[in-house]
Amino acid sequence: MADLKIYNSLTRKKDVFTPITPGHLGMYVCGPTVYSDVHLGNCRTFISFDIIYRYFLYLGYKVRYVRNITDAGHLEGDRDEGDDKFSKKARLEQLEPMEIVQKYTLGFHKVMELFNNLPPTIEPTATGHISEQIEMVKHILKNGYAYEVDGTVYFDVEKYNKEKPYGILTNRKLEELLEGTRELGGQDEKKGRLDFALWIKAKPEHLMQWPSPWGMGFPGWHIECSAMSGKYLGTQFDIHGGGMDLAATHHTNEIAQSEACYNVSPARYWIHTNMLTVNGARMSKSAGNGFLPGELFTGDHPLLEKAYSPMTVRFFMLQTHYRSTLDFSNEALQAAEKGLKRLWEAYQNLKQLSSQQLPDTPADAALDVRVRELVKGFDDSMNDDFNTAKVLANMFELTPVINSLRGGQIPPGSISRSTFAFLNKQFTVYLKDVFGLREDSAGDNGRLEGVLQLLIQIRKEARAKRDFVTSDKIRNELNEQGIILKDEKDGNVSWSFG
RNA sequence: GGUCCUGUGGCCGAGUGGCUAGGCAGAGCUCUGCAAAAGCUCGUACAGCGGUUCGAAUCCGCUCGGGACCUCCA
Repeated sequence: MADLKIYNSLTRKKDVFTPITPGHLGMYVCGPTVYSDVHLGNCRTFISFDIIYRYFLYLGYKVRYVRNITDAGHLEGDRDEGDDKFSKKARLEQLEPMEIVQKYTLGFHKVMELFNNLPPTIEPTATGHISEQIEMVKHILKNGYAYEVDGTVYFDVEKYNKEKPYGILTNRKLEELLEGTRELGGQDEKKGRLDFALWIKAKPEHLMQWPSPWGMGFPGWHIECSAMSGKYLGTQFDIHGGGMDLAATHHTNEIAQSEACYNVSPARYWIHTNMLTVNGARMSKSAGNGFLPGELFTGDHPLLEKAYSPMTVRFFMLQTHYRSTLDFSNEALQAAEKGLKRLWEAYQNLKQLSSQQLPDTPADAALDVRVRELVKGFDDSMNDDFNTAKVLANMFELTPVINSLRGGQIPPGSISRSTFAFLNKQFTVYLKDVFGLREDSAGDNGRLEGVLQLLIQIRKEARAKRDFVTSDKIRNELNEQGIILKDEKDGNVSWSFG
C-alpha cells in the first residue's frame, strides 16, 4: 500500500505515517469544554478528525480514538484565581455545575450526530479522572519539575527548559516567549512567568473541588489531557490532534507534562486543524461571532440568508483542506449545497446502473483508463495529508461520466465490468464511509415515493394524450411543494427535492 | 514587538518546477411539447518587483495586503 503522509506540527513537514503497533492506531483529540453550546468552529475540528478517523478505519486500522469531555476546572483567564467556567455558568443559569455539564454534553452529542460524526471509542471526562490527574501531578513533583505554593502546584517551565526545549511545538525559544508575556499583577507565588498550574487551591465557596495531597482544589487546565491520554493510549501514542489555537499553550504544556512525568514525548504525530473564520476573522466564543449549529439549520441568524443542512456544512468543510482557514459565507455555502446535490444525484445514478450487463473489454479504452485513474486518485489524495478537496474534484470529474452512462450520452459497455465495479465501490465507500455523507432528507420517503409514482404515472398518461395543461399542473404544483420532476431521455421520470 | 501562516480567474477553493484542478455563478449549443435536469463547449487566473532556472503560480529575496498565535477559545 502507498504511504500515508501526514503534516506533523512537531516536525513542520509531511511525515510518512508509521504506527507504533502495526495495524493499530492510538489517537487523542482535545474535546470540548462543556460549559456552553459548541459553535461551528468547534464542529469543524471534530468533523476534520472524524474524517481522519474514518480514513484510518477504511485503511483497516484498529483504532482507539479518545476524545475527552472537559467538565472541570478551567479558570476564566489563566489568572489562577476567580471562578471556574462551570461555577460561573452554574450561577448564571441557577443550576448545579454538573447540570451544566450534562446539558451541554448532551447538546454536543446531538450536534455531532447531526453532522454524522462517529463517536470516539472512548470519551473520558476530566471529573472522572481526578485521581489519575493527582497521581500525575505527584509524579511531576517527585521528578522535580513542579513546586507547591500554599495548596497550588505549579509547573517549573524554566527548569524544564534547561533540559528539554519547551516551545518545540510552535518553534519558539523560551526567551522569546518570556518577552511576549506580560507581567502578571499580584502573581508573586509563581517563580517564573511562564509557569502554569497543575493543581489549583480552591476557595471555600468553589462549587467544584476535590481533596488532594495539597488540600482541597481542582486540576489545572492541561493536566487532564495528559492524564487521560496516558491512561487509555499509553505514555506514547500515535496521533494527538486539536485545533491550531491549542498548539501554543495547551499542547505545549501537555508535552512538557508528559516529558516531566514519563520522560517521553506523548505523541509522535501532532495534527492541528485550522480555524473557521467569518468575514476573515476567527470564529470564537469570546468574539461573539460564532454560529451555533442550530442557527445554521434553521437559518435563524442575521448573517444567514437561508437555512443550510448539516450535510451541506459537512460537504462545505470537505472542500477545503483541514489546514487552511475556511471562511464562512452565504455564497460559499450555497455553492456547496448545489455541489453536494449534484454529487448525490450522480451517486443515485450510479446505483441505477449497477444492474447493467457490462463487457470484460471496454468499448472505449481511453475512457476506461481515465475512470480508473480518477478513482484510484481517491486514495492517493487522502494519502497526501488527507486531501479531501482533491478527492471531491475527482468525484466531480467522474460525475458527468456517470450521468452520461445513465442518460445514454455515453453508450453502455464503454467501460468494462471491472472498472465499473471499482468505480461503484469506491464512489460509494468514499461518499458514505470515508466522508460520512448521508442523505439529508431521510424521513417519510417510503410513502412519499408511492404517492409521487402515482402522480408521475398520471402525468405520463396526460402527456401521452398531449394534455399538457394537466401535465404541467402536476409538475408546477409539485414544484411549489419543493419537489422537482425531471423528464429523462428514455421517458423515465425522476424527482428530487429542490 | 516576537513566532508563523497566507494572497490563485466574478465568488469559493486544490495544486505539482514544464502537461485542463474542481465547485458555484455566467454565455452558447444538444436533448425536450415547454421547462427543469442532464450532456457538450467557453474564461488561459495565480498580489507587485527582482533573482535562480532551458522553463516558476509552484524555489529564493524584497515590497504591499490579509490572518493566526504570544491572554480563555476547536
